[in-house]
Amino acid sequence: MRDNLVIFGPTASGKSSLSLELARKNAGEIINMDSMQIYQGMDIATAKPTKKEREAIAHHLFDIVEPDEDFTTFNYKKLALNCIKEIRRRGNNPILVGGTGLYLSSLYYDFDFRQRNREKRMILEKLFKDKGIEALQEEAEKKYPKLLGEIDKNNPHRLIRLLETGTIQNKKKRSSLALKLIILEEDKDILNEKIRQRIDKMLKDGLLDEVDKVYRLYGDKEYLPAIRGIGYKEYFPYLRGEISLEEAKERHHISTRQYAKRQRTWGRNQYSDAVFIPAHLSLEEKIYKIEEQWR
RNA sequence: GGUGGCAUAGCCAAGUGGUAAGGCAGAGGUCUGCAAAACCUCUAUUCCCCGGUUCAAAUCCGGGUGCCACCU
Repeated sequence: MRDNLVIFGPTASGKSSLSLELARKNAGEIINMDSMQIYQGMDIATAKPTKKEREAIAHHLFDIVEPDEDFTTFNYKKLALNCIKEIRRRGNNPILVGGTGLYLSSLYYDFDFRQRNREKRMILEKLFKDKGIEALQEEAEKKYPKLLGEIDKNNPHRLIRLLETGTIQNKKKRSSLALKLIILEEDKDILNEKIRQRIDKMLKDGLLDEVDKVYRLYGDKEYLPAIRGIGYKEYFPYLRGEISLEEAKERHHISTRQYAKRQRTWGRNQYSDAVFIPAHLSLEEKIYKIEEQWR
């Protein structure tokens, strides 16, 4: 049995089209591994595969929640594992595709999530909002002085999580899930150019209408992860008449660039057995190289 | 042509005699329940040019250049 295939890499590096072809040739089914493509009604800015593509090859975990529904890595891991099992049962090959590093890590590593405590969490979030990070640090210093030294104490997320659970989790153990991890690499300048072109295409395809829809429905709910998605938040000031379209486009480009950079960093440093494939190779060459590794 | 103002990093800037703040952009990195998140580190041997004053000049003086404003 072949390992589950993973295609990871920065945004706009060509993961989707590559995986489509791989799936076609290898009885594959695609599982989304992108934290924004799970949302319904957010298609253009998230660069979801088209309807046509999704009809040709089985796609899973796309459009599974509304933008205002709660969805986390915890949910993702569960659903993805389930998906893999089902695809296997059909005798097909799961191909996980996307650029959300934490989702990948939740499968690649043996993540055991610490127990959630929502009430506690709400109190902590309020504390942070009202009194800032110092209040969280003080609290952590008092309650868990030892553990505090092991986390990034400037990061509110980590502090809140420590205070919420009273534990930290830093052991990194490979999970038992068999994965063949392919990471697409692209030259920075080439990728930036591709991003620029992609933004132009998105606008041509009606990005502004989509942004407008999302803004009307959820614009006032700033706490939603969906509302902070790239290609949405940059255009909200434009819709309000605060900045020009050019300015919004530029911000969109910058956000995307910065995101791609973080993804590159993640891919470079998080996995020891990843196979790096240059994105600029032809589709045939990439397929050949991947199939060579994946058998 | 005259008068005044301004010239500091790729961009926006603070500093007005004591050895170049900050923000954006950029580079590198961290990552176990919002991750397209959050956070960390780095990034001007030099302030438009030339000369002068001074122990010491981005800061003061003279000249030049460029931009902006107003006047004719």
